[in-house]
Amino acid sequence: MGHEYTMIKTSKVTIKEVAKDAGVSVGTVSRVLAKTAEVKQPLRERVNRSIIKLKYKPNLAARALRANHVNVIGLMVPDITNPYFAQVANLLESEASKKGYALILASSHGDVNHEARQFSALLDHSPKGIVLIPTSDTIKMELPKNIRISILDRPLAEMNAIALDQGKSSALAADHLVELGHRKIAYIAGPHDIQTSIEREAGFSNRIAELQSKNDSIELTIFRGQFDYTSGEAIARDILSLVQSKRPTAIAAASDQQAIGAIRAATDMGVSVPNEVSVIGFDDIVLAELLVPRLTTIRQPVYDMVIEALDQILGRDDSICNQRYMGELIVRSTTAAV
Amino acid sequence: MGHEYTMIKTSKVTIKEVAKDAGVSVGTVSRVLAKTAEVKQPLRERVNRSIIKLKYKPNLAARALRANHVNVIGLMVPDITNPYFAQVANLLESEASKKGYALILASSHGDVNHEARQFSALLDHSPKGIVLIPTSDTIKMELPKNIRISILDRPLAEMNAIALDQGKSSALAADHLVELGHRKIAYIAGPHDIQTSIEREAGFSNRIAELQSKNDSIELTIFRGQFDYTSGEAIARDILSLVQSKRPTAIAAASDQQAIGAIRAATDMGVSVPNEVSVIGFDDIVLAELLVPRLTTIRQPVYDMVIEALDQILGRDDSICNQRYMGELIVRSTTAAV
DNA sequence: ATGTCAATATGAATCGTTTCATTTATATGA
DNA sequence: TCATATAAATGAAACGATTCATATTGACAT
Repeated sequence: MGHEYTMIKTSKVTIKEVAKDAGVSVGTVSRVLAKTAEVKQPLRERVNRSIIKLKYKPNLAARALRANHVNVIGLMVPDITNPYFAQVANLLESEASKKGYALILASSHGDVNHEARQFSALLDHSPKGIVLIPTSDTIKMELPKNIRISILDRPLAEMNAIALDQGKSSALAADHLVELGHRKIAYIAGPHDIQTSIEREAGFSNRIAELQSKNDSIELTIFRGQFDYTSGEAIARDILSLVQSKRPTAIAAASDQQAIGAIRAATDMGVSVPNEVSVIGFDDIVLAELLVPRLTTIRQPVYDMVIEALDQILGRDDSICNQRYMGELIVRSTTAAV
Repeated sequence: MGHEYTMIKTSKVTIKEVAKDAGVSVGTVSRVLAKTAEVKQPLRERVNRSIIKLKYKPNLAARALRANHVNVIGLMVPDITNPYFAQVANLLESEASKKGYALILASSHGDVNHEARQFSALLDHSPKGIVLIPTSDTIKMELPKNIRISILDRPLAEMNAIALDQGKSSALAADHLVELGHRKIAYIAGPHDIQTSIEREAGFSNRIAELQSKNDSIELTIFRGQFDYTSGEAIARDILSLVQSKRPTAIAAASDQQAIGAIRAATDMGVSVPNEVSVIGFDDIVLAELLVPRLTTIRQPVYDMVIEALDQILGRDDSICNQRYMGELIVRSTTAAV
């Protein structure tokens, strides 16, 4: 198994040498490089030949110094090991690289102070823009106005923001469970200080309230935790240890990770999913389809949202735009009729 | 819920203004900034006061132009949604940021040509170094010698490389299954063109061969696929559709994702894990502990490996170093005695 | 008081681009 | 054919930091 790599000497070819080789001025070479500017055909070709011949590659630092920004986009996530954020990173990296932008990844690790520091460090790199998934609604950092920011997944007013219509999307889960005949329902909410989380919870409980007006036997209990696996597991454990008569027949979670934790707990306690308790998640992370059993959930149109974020950052129109998307119910195997 | 952010005007404070404010030369300010150089106490303080007063922040692009490199580390992974690579990214980002380095994330999406292009783009950003998890053993790109490269998870000779002793670690899985009494064993291997994959397979089958010399009733069948979920699922489906008498009682996989896919398949086919078939994975991704049932696997010391990679890039010693680590057997609930 | 040496501070050159004010070449119309 | 308008190419300044050769200062010995 031979390794096919070659060592190269550090090519230190500058625009000046290209200019000399082609017998033109540096300005002309620069204008050939910036495809938009006018250079006549013969000269342009001569320059291009020299560029290829000398293997010239522009120095991004010099360019950045002049232009005041680099072809780089920043992405700040609370935690890259969260499959939902990893998926965002994956799509963003892929789409950005198609357009010639690199991605700087920063993680707030769920800490607002660390987030502020990381954000400031990100800014120092003069990126073209930053896609920010805030760790909570209280943002501690100062937002620059020369660098475009697109807030993902957390609707902040007066900013470029992209998020689900959390309320309506969450209502889909409520509808689904009630249609299946569930009348005792538990909801595992996310943290109180995140708007997204509040909206999901409100959307769910409001829809249940509507349905109650037609069918007053529906009971809803709300529990609150973090968005992660362990929180879902702990809460589900509480829920399922209620006596049979009071125990809910369905659990809706504000995230797939909570739902996965809940299934984990149910299985440990000998409660069968979906026979004895139905579980529905939120996000549709890749894993949802690979679980045993496969997870019923609400899918976010992540691809569309990432494309929109990129557009808010790279597009020429810098008007503020607050987009809302609609979730989609994906029925799999963790929900069933009572 | 008030949003606590403030808009700031683009502070365009340069070293020159700091110098003027403090009444010193730009050179002096620069030397105050570079903590190492000698500037006498009173002056140094005066400069520092001005820096704080004017909120001066150095321009990284200008610095990069002079110094020929940026405080940035590149990371190239085959796929960031793979939980193992996400964990590497998470740790690397975290450790690098402690040392003042940002992380540029690039993904090869499993394509060697794309990998080469992305690598070259990474190089253009003049990072201090690059941590590379190659998508296969045949590297198509030219490796620079002025930028340090640390190859993770794929041992390439004559390069800084960090990897598990795949063979010995894999043998742990073989030992475990045989100790549990399994005599008909299937192995789901990874792709043929990755050294890592070959070594894991060889380590497993060699250990089985050793054990056969004492106990000739052990049978091993090897199947080959990709490292991902779906490949594991498809192969497991083949394995488990064998007639009862020929069907293996244990499946060892070359990755946790394959193992998860295999459990998925078993469950779909009504084969109980671990009662009717044991499954063991490799990597110990975060998810392994959250699955139902929890996955028995071989853990990689990812943290140690990431620290070592950073050291190979940032450390002062630029001798080539080819480190091997040992995996650890983590027994959970997907393996049981026959 | 003067010369010497070391310790500090200075300022100009430099890194590799882009861009803008000029100059030079080309085409158009009278 | 010449003046004029337009297009194309040039060259130097600028971006903001670092660094090195030079200048300044102060202390000490003569």
